Amino acid sequence: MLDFTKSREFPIGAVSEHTEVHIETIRYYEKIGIMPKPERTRGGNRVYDVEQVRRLNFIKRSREMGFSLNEIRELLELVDGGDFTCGEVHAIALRQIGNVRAKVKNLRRMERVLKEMAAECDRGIVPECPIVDALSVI
Amino acid sequence: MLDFTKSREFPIGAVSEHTEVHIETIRYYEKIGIMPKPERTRGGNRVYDVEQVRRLNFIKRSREMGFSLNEIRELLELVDGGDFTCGEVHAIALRQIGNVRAKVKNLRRMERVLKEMAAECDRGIVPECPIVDALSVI
DNA sequence: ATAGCATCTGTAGTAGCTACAGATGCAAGG
DNA sequence: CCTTGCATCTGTAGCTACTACAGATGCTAT
Repeated sequence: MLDFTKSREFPIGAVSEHTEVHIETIRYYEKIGIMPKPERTRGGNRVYDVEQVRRLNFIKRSREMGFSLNEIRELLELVDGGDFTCGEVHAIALRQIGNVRAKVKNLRRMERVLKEMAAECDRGIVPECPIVDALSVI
Repeated sequence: MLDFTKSREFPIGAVSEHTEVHIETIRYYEKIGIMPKPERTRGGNRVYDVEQVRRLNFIKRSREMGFSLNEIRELLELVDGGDFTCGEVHAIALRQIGNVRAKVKNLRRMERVLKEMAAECDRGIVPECPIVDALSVI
């Protein structure tokens, strides 16, 4: 992991390990403009500072919370602008909770249907299968 | 909807309406080989029969159950071969129930974290926000 | 015959990465 | 100083599962 007492600048590989975001993904985030263009060594290698690592963490955690990159872009624009209020962010979080709930509901329904189909199955060795039939009904 | 008493052959638009699968998607399924190449009119328009509509339904329902196209391809190969057993299909359904459960678990965790973050928020008008902070921690 | 919707092929775009190829950078050991 | 060898570079193509065109035909009803 990164040791901020020893250095304040890190190559992409160290940042990748620390944040558990692939190197290619970090470069991709830079390309689509949600990560800033970092400093470079004379040779052209990227060098990241603490603030940029923090930002990458924000992106990663937000992805883990199910936000799309566009949603994250909006969040970051709010934060970058500096004129955001906690209330605005709170509203976005609430909306996301709603999205997550909807997905859970849908998955639960899928689970129920799959279970019902599986329960009707006698697991025989014959090719007739209530699951296949259920899925084929016109 | 399709009236099977009046005709046994249907153009792509009617099939699309009946199954609620977009025309482009039907052609895409044909292209990737999970739908067979249908008959054509002399002019070149696709004509589907009842069996093909049934197959498309199978694909659509399976997608709704969260199967990937590759998983559906495997299911269809099993069914096409004719030598599948209900036990095999049952096992695949069980595996899918496991997948769905895992997703639900993950989403529930996301929901919990989002709620915890949101709860710590006082919705003030200041730019300091516990949500942003929580997501940024290195 | 013609109007006008349906369908055709083929290509390019979407999200969010991932996986190369082929060329350099850079740090440590001899 | 030089070499070895891993790290990094750019750029492009691939993945899933579609969706959205453009421009050309087919088909049907009047």
